[in-house]
Amino acid sequence: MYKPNDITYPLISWYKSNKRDLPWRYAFNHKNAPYEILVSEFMLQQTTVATVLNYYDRFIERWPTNKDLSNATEDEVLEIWSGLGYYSRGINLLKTSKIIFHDYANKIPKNIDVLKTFPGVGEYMSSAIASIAYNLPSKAVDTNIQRVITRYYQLDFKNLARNRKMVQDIVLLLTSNDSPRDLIQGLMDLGSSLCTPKLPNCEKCPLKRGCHSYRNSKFEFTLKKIKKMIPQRYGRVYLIERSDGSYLLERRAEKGLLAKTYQFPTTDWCEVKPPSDSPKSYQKMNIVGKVNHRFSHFTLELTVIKVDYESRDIKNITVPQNGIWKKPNQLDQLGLSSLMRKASKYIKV
DNA sequence: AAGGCGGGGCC
DNA sequence: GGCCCAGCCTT
Repeated sequence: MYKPNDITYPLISWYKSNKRDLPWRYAFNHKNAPYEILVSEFMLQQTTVATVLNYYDRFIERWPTNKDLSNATEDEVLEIWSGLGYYSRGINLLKTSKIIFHDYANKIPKNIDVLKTFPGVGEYMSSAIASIAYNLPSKAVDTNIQRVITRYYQLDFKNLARNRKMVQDIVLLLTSNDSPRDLIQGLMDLGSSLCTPKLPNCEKCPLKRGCHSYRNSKFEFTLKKIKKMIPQRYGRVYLIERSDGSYLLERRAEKGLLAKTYQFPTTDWCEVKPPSDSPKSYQKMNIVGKVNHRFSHFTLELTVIKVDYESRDIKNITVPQNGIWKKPNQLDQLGLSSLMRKASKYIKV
């Protein structure tokens, strides 16, 4: 039915001369490569390569091997992860590293079913590690590959789950024939550079000769998502300063949004706008600015309030029990979210 | 099957 | 503004 070689030869030929020069690709035969692939895959979940490049080198420099990472703490990992988002990925990467060190003799497993048992490693990542780190056949299908293959064979994509299974079958067939590592990464590079969601550059595509969509001049495949209303929420964040110039921070809850990251104390974030000026207690407080931030499922506006810890105003605020005090120049050593980094900008005011 | 879970870059 | 990105997990 499918003729894999129509894809394999032109794709790999194109890949060899057009592949992106990425730090986790420098030498796949290097002994430490599987660890570096593991780190890169965790970082790359729902995150662009350009963004990951700002974090990957610092991570590897801090923990060059899986053994090094397995000895790290969650706070240390969050410090490096700060700003990257989806912080549970960092927590899960650390957990996975410890499991590999203790239960798998510090070797990244090759078996896909074993890989999938690790926290934060799912259907895609387990296959991607097998193919990219160990050059094994797999059905590694990310959104890039799903789009490329769907367009190439002009597959039905009304049902995205079913479409994904079809693409997985094809990718398994492709990688079983030849060069799993180059094939997977070639398809991804093609999807990110030429076979893009909007305005694909078909004229430069090495696969245009066999591409059904190109032949039929149809490129409409995009992951259609039902657009839903994103609620707006409001709250206040308190920059509480002690007389020695340090500020109060606390750790967020173990689960949920921004879990385990550090923050300046805040109110709850509600869809009801806080009565901006009416309460007397609030009126006395020192409003130094506003922070706007967009999460995937709501937007947030925080009013930034500066408070002297020794003043009477502190009585109007719920002060966290196990907070920590940090000087402004120590904030970089803390796992702050981008939201809280925005709030911290008002410290200098 | 659907929604929570970050953040930045693009148009 | 909306869309997208080397997804995973819980319910």
